[in-house]
Formats: sequence, C-alpha cells, structure tokens
Amino acid sequence: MTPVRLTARFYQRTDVVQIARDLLGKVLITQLEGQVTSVIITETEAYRAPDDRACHAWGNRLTPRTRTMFESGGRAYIYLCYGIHHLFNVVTGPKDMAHAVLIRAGEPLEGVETMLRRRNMEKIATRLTAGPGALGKALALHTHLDHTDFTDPASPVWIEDRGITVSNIASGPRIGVDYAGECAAWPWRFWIEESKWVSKK
DNA sequence: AAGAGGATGAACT
DNA sequence: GTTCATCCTCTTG
Repeated sequence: MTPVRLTARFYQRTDVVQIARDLLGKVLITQLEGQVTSVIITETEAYRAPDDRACHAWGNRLTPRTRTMFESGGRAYIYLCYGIHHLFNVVTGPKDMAHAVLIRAGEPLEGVETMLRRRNMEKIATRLTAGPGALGKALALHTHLDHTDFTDPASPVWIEDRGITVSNIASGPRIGVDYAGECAAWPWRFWIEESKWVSKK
C-alpha cells in the first residue's frame, strides 16, 4: 500500500491505551542532519493524566515541561531523562487532555548506517534501537524537537502507516515507574510478541 | 537557593 | 548484580 502519514484523527482519539496498541507496526521516521532514518515501532507505553501517577502531568500538573502534553494530539513530547537520554513520546487526545505514548523500541528500517554512526556502533544489534534512550539517539531525536507537529507536511519527524499488520500484541507493567504506587502495576506497556527489537523480555 | 531524584544504558565485578 | 554518567525539573524553604 501507499504509505500514509497518520492524521490528527488518529492521534486525537481519547483512548491513549488503545493508541499505544495501534502505534505498534507503524513507522516512525526522522529527516534530520540531512539523513532519513526510520524504525517500525515495536514497543510502547501509555501515560494518562490526571489519574496515572506515573505520568509527568499526573493530577493535570501544568509545568513548563508538561505543557506540550496538554496540546492536541499529534506532536512530540521529548524530555531529558537522567541528564543523558532524550525520550520520545507521541502526544495524544484533544487539547487539554494530557495523554502521551512513550515509544520504547523499534526495528531498524531505513538509514541503518546513519543510526549505527549516531550510536557509535559498528554492526547491527538489538541495542541499536531497543530501549527509549537508544531509540532517541539512533533517530537523532532531541529535546529541542519537543512540540514538533507530526501532521505538518514540513515536519522533520512523522509517523506513517505502511500497511504492516500486527497480530500478536503482548502487554505488561510499564518499566521504571515503581514510584507510582498502584499505577505501576497497570499493564500499559505493549510490544510485538514475536519481535526481538524490544527493550526487555 | 538548594537538594533530591528520575518513563536509562553502558561498563563494570 | 552494581555503579554511575549527567542535568533538568520540581519541591521545599
């Protein structure tokens, strides 16, 4: 099929958990530093204000950092984690609904050589793009791209549906959110069951 | 103004 | 399994 860029209609639905599942098998593309790089999304996590304590915007907390999550769906929410890693999220829902999907891993598709160089790696291995910090580095995603609108045709970051169908979706608790009380156990992490391109087994 | 800690990953032992 | 790199954000005072 002809690749189709996902539209505002896709992103602005109100069920962020469903969108996290729907993003599996979609293709995330960046055109940065003069290079096109892309991955098939293989692992995601849903984050949902106000009730989800693992979400940065928990309790609808509006701060300079979380501001982007309150925008209408179809933008990037990128933040710095542990002072090192640039974690990439897809903002979802209508304006003022602070929902986002963390993209945790992908299967390399285009621009493998570029991604290897950005990761200081010589040969391909799952750690190239499995894990949110690794993925961000491979695709040159950076906090200065926070707020980027994927539905703008001139955007350097976007997501396409290339007709890849995903039959087996596995789910489990999200990673690294043990501080979030009961919410930590919610099975809002999703991955393609048969894929090796996931951050943990 | 200061301090703690984080939606991680790499390099150790 | 443990350590730690590295810096921004948020909370507290």
